Amino acid sequence: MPELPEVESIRQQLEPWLVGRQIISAGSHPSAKFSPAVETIGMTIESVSRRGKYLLLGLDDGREMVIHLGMTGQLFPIESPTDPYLRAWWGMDDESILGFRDVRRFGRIRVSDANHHEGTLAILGPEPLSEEFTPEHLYAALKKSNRKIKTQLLSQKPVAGVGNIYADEACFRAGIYPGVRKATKVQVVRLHAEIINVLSLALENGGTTLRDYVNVEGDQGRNQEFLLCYGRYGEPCYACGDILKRTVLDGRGTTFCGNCQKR
DNA sequence: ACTACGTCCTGCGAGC
DNA sequence: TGCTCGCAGGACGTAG
Repeated sequence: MPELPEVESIRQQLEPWLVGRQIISAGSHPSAKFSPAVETIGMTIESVSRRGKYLLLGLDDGREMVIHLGMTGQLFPIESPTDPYLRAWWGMDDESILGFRDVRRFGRIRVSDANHHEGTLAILGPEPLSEEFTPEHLYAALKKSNRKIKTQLLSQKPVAGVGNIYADEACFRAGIYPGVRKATKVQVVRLHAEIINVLSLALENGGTTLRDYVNVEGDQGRNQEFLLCYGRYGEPCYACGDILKRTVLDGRGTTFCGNCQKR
């Protein structure tokens, strides 16, 4: 599932290709999740940026195309729009074609006025790798809600871009049971640092590929080799040797160490 | 206002 | 071998 490191890796590769390109044709899957793709025909792409897990293509009419990759979304150049899992495509003025492939169709595309977003994008927390994301901010944000701490991270409100993989990784490394509803200031300081650590590491490693993730070049990430917790249930904890456990929190599979992450 | 849960999707792997 | 069934989960809609 593409989270911040994966989306940022894609953004970095899309930027030099797409900035300055004019979209001269486009097509989409009939679902309303993808059909806004065609609203960009005729527009020139002025920027390729990112907020959390959202890719933002700035258009020359003041609007932005917002792309969320969902679970299985992929963006890469294609020769022709023939792939059965292709959900949208854009033909550029240099005859290149950008394809959006998404097997499970959890992704979505919107076109809206820049700086006038809706849904989760409108209430997104700070970028975790910016100066705005401080321990004090995280502590204050988490204190506002009584939901489980992992559920809060996945809500994108305390901080943007953290999904299931990096939420499990950060909680494990911070020694916090992801189902707790209240964390001490000391715990939140550790959690803040580990969120930054796991995302930075994943970014350096070109993202995590468990199944579907590939970047624009078609390459898989390498960060799966560095995961300490996510998906390792049944295997021994690297810190204490106990067997990692699996549970479900608010519908999300969660791996944790019952010894290192006390409730 | 807040929290919890169902829904969307499809491929894959386990089990019979 | 071939089938069924449960699982994976980000964001959003709905219910309480």
